[in-house]
Amino acid sequence: MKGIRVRFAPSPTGKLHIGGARTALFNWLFARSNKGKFILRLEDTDLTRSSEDSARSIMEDLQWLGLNWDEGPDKGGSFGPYRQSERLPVYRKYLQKLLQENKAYYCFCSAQELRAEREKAQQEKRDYKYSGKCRSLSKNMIKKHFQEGKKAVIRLKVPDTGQTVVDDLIRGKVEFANTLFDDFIIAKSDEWPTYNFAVAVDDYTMNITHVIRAEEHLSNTPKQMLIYEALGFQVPHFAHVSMILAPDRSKLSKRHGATAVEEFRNEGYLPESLVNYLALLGWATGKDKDFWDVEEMIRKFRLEDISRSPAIYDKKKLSWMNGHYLRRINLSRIVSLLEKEAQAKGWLEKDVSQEYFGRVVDLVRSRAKTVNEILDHAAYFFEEFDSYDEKGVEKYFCKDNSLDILYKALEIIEESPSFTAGELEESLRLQAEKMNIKAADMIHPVRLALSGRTATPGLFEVMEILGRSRCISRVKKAIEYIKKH
RNA sequence: GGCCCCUUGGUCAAGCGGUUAAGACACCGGCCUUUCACGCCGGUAACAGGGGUUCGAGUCCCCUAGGGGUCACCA
Repeated sequence: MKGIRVRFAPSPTGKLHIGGARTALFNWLFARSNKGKFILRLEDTDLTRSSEDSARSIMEDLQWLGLNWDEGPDKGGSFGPYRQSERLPVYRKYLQKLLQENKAYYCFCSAQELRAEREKAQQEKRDYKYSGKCRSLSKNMIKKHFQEGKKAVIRLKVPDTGQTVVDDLIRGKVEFANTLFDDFIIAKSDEWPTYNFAVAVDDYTMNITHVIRAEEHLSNTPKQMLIYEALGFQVPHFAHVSMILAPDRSKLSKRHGATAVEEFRNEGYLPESLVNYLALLGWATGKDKDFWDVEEMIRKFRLEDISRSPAIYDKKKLSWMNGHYLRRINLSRIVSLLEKEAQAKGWLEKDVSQEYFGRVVDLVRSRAKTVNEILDHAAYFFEEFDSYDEKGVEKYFCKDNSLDILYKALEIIEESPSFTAGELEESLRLQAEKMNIKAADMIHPVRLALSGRTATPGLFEVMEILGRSRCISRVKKAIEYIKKH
C-alpha cells in the first residue's frame, strides 16, 4: 500500500503502559511493513493531568523499545504541531466551520444543570441524553448570553435516524444506531476541543490513513465518524486491537505488579524480549514460531493476523523469553547494563578488572531470567559472605569426613600448577578416588565453602575465575567454621 | 442498565465444514550431570452451555451465560 500514515497518540498523563506499548508496536510494525510513516502525537488537551515529565518518559520508553517515529513533537514534520495543546487554531477553524454551517451549536447549559438532569434520569432508570435545549437558540439569544458573560460549550448536531457503521479491519462491520448518541460536546467552555473532536480533526489534518488503537475506543469511533461526516472529511481505516488484561481478567492496573514499560526496564528485561513478547500477545501468523527479530516481524506483519479476543499477559513467559535473549546477546551489552549497579555495590574497585567482571557475568547469565538476577548470582565473586546455606551446612559440613575433604581440597588448590578448571577437576576427581568417595562428595562441600551456596555454576569454572588465593582463604574459613560448630 | 466487542487447556495460541484438536509458557515425570540453570525426551490438560443448519460443526446461524469496553466540559 502506498502513502500509509499511522500514529500513536498517548495522552501524557502517566507512564507508558504495556498495553500502550503494544498498540504503538502494532502501529509501528504496520508502518514499517508498508513503507509508511509512523507519527507520534501527544494528546495533552487536559492541561491539568498532562505533564512534561510524562511526555518525556513516554518518548524515552518508546525509543528504548526501538519504536522510532518519523514525525513527532520533538522532531517536527510537515503536519505539525504534534501536540494538541499547540493546535488550538486548527480546532477553532473547524469548529467555526461547523457553527457556520449550522452543524454544531453553542450550548449554555451549566455543568450543574446537566449533572442534575443526568442524576434524575439515572434515578428514573432512563438513559440520559442531552435534551437538545440549546439546539435552536436564536442568534440574538446567543449574543445575549455571551454579553451576560455566560460560558458556552459547542455541541454537534447528531442525526436521530440512520446508523453509523465502523468498518473495522480486525473486527469487521460494527453497527451503531445514531439514536444512541446525543448532541455531544465537541468543545469545552474553555474553548478547547474534547477528545473526540480533536482526534478526528488531527487524524484528518495529519493525513492519517489507518487508525490503529485499543478496543476501548471502538465505542467512540461512531462519534468520531459523525464528526468526520459533518466536516465533510473522508474517514480513515480503523483497526481496534483488543486489550491486555490482568491475570484475573480485570483491567490491568498498578495493583497487578509491573505494568509500565519503565518497570520492566528497571527489573532487567531487555527491549527485544519485551517487543517479541508483546507482539505475540495478540498477533499470530499461523507459523509455529516463538522468537522473532524485528526485521522478520516487519516482513510478516499484517493487521488481519491480530486477534480479536483480549489477552492476559503472563510474566512467566516473558521471563522465559528474556532468559533466552540474555543467553544470546553480546556479553558487552550485558556488562554495560550492569556496570552502574556493580559500581554502586563497590564491585568494580581498584583491583577488579573488566575482564574478571565479564567472565563472571558470562558464567552466570544462563541462570538468570533478568539482567538484575545476574547480579544476585554473581555476588560471591565480589564480596565475602558470612553465612552458609543452612541445608548445605547440614548436608556437607556436618559429616564425619567433612574436614578431611576440605583439607584435601585445600591441598589441591594450593598445589595446582595451572589453576585451570580442567586441571582442578582432574586432581579433585583423582583425590576422591583415592579417598574412595564419589567426586560429588568432594564437590559439594567445596562449593559451599567457596560460595556459601548449594547452587552455582560448574564448580571448577567457579574456582578458576575466583582464583587461587580467594579459594584458599575461603576453604580455610570454612574449615574454621566447621571446627567451631 | 443501554449499546458494542470477546469466548479452543492455568496462560499465549494454531485451526478457517471431515485433524488422533498443533505448538509455546507454566506444571509434573525422566535424561544429561557436580548442584542450579540451559538442553533433550515424555506426560496431565481445552473447543463456555443449549438449540439449529449439514451426511458431517471448534469452524456457519440463533439463544443463554460469563468476561471486557463504552455511555464526562478525561483521553
